[in-house]
Amino acid sequence: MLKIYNTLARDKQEFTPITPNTVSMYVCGMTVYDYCHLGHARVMVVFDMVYRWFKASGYDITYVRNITDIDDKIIRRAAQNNESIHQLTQRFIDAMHQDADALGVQRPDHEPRATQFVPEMLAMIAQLEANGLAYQAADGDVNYAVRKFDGYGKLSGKSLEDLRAGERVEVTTDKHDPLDFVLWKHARDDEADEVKWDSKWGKGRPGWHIECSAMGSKLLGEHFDIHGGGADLQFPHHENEIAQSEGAHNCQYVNYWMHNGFVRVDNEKMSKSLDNFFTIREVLKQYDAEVVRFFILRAHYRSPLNYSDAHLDDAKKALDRLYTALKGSGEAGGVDWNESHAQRFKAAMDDDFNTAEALAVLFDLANEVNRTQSAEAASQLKALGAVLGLLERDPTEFLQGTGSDDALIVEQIAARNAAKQAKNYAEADRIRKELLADGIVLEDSAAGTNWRRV
RNA sequence: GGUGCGUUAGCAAAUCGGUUAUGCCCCGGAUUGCAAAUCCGGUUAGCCCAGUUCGACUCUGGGACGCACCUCCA
Repeated sequence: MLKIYNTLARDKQEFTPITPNTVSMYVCGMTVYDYCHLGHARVMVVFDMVYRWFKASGYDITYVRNITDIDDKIIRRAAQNNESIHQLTQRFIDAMHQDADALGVQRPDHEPRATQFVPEMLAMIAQLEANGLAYQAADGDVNYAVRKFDGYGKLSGKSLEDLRAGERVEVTTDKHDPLDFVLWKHARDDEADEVKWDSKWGKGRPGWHIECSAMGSKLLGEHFDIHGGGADLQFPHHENEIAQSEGAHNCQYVNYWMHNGFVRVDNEKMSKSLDNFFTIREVLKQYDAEVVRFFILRAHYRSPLNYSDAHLDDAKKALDRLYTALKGSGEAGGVDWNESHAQRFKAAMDDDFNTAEALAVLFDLANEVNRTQSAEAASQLKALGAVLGLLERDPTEFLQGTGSDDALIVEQIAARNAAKQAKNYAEADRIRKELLADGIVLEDSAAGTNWRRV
């Protein structure tokens, strides 16, 4: 039985889908005005893992990850770059897809863009207005009246009083309450036509929060199973989504809220404002994408994850061990779920997606492969790895990686073997040492000499 | 100030009220011409203080420290 830590309950709960064997999952995606960094990589990889585990468990899952392609930062950046909003967002959507593909992240079933769902957002705002939860302020913005919604704060555990209205929230006099948030931003004269839509409240564009509410209910229904995102979205974004969706539809919005932990650098949250972020493509110049994926999955998704070269180096060595065990093994069959390792793996995954434990099982399995040379164990290792989107490449290809001239290495090895034949061990060792200096490790075996890059 | 989360061996990171986590590193042995890889074995834990218990790293209470949210943020 699958258990999920539900932020709404602050507890692990058994997962019961609304419709048997079916899962509807929405995850907040990126605002596309720049390259994705490792924090974004974590959301994508974590929920990709969740997506894969539901599928492996026999569920029919529909996964939606939105794209925010209209927003203040986008408008500002496009103006800076002197390009259109569409050019800018398309460029970074393409880049995001490249990064996600490299990390082995499967495409969600839907990737709705906010700009394509403006009519749905307007309909929802109208419904909120009709329900007495939204009002147009003097400045033209349409705001959500937070105090009119009883359940406000139930996700984040914050009470309106605790939020100390106005202390850190910029007070806009046109709002009825400082904590009211904007649903529809009135258009400004200096903005491009591209960011203006007609509405009964005048020209303008949607607020951030309404995007997810509208796209979620349009694609998954007014009530769906799982909503995910980074822990920083809990408040106010997800709290506001609940207020909007439940306020408009008068029914529960989401059953399970999942939040992944942050990627940190030097024990601080990786973020744009601290300027301590590494983009995915930057990291991939130095490390294999699968190593990065492994690094992310090696920790539990709710734990903080410290990023450093040392940690990536460590992950690389660990993953080397798994691939080394698979060297020379054939194609994997399907997972034999009755086998003991697979059962431990499943138990770990069913326990709130404990990939750290699931990977530990893979190492135990690697030990068995090394010890017994069992083809079944190797197949099982490969198959279980594939469930997590790992170990799917040719082991030799992975271990050798890419770098300077492979042909030259093969030549050197031949020369060394000749020296060995002649019992000229000094020469053989010299060649080996020379290769090692270039990061090439040789491994002699009965079948010949293998090599890999460290 | 309010709220939430965390503190496990040299590093990373899980589980669990009593029994080997796991990976990297380190030490010893096997193997090897020597290595590497692999196998076998080993060293190094549970922030502090109290309590519950036959027994606590694991439960309860208090404290210290760290992180996050309360503003856009994955």
